[in-house]
Amino acid sequence: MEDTKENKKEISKATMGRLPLYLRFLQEERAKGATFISSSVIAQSISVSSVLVRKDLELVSTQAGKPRKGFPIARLVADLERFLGYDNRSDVVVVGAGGLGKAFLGYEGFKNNGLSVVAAFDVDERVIGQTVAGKPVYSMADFEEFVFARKIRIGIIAVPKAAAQVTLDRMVAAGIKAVWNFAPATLVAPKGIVLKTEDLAANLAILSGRLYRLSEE
Amino acid sequence: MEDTKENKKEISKATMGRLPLYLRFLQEERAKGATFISSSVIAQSISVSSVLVRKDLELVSTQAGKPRKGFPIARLVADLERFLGYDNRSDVVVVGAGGLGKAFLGYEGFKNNGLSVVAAFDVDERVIGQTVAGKPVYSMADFEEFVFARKIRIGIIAVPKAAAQVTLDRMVAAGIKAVWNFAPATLVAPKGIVLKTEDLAANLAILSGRLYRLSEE
DNA sequence: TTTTTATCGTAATTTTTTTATCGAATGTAT
DNA sequence: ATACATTCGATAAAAAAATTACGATAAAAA
Repeated sequence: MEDTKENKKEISKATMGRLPLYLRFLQEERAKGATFISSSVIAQSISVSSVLVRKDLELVSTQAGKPRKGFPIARLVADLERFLGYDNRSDVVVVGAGGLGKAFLGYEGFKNNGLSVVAAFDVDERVIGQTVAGKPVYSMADFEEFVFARKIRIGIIAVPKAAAQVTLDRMVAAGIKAVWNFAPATLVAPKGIVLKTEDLAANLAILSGRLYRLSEE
Repeated sequence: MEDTKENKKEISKATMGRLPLYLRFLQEERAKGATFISSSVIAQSISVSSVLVRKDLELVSTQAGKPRKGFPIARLVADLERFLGYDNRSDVVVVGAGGLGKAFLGYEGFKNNGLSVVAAFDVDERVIGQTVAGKPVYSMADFEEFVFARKIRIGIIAVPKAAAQVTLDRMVAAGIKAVWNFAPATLVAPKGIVLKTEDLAANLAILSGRLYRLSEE
């Protein structure tokens, strides 16, 4: 392999899924006043092995852990936040101000990590002009102008299935680069656009499927 | 291998994640009138290899694909639905009738797969008694009775972080066996309870992180 | 009917991810 | 000051997942 000097390490999807869990746990520990933490404690908190934690952390941490003490929490939190992009503050818009869209405007979890949902857009006259948790709902007519003016790069799709692809296209045309889709539809995005589709129904189905199989064994 | 008759095949987590994607695509194709489909077409639609698709399907399908034609869509959809537990109709309750909770009551994606969110519960007098998409919001005082009477086994947590653990405990005590948590908190569940925590903030952060790294390369 | 072609199913191989093991380092206690 | 316990980093081994390779078969074409 030729990437000995190019340390653009590839980070697996599995690792990627664990990093936020580490971060959340570390933030909680830091809040309790801890300054150092061992890989095994982290490991136990989220039910993985300590070796795996060390391997994951190796990929993102800028400071090695110390024998007998572990890792410095503050530094590690900073590393994780940097890596996950928490510290490049980004404004996010939501299209679709139904229940789910409004939920995003108000979701408390975003406050802590540099991401801010700044506005929602909708075509329904009845919701345009409302505010949720202090965030406005604007008309889709103003969408492109707003996104362009604020240089928004991240968008959330919370519209009915039938409108999802059109919404995505409009987002891309307006300059948005990353899209998080909550409509239960298979969307097509141009290359270079980061698209993640979240199928709530499928996820709930998996949960229910797990339960089902669990109980029949 | 000795499990020719005991076909309790182990299904990997990775495969489990792909099955709902196959299902959704197949449902769409079926709606368009297709009756047969090849593994390579499925593969292309979700960007994996065709062999992988065949391997995955082998684990759940009750009918082999045919050379030159592919798989019968209707049968395959039925197999996937059965496997994922879509056809053991399950009622689901949501605790927390804020924006997110209401979104679940109205989410259109659940209609199609045998899962039904039947009611929400909250402590806030102002939302109790409301209905969303025809589904009622009840008081938490009536929670245990309702869950017990209807034999509900699946619950969704959509309450603020501080109330999440208490909510989980109440659900478990009431007899719920599978919990989907949307509060940004690390929860502890007894053994035997299926708990999945969905960290929306972390997911958005991953998206933003991917965007960030993409743009600096 | 015979040939061709698309597609499957499975075995073998490779790659990726996780776990196990061990020497070295660094605090803490005696 | 010395011994001891804990934790790390690295490497090796194992397990899991994905890819490649290839023979078999059914439909379509000749």
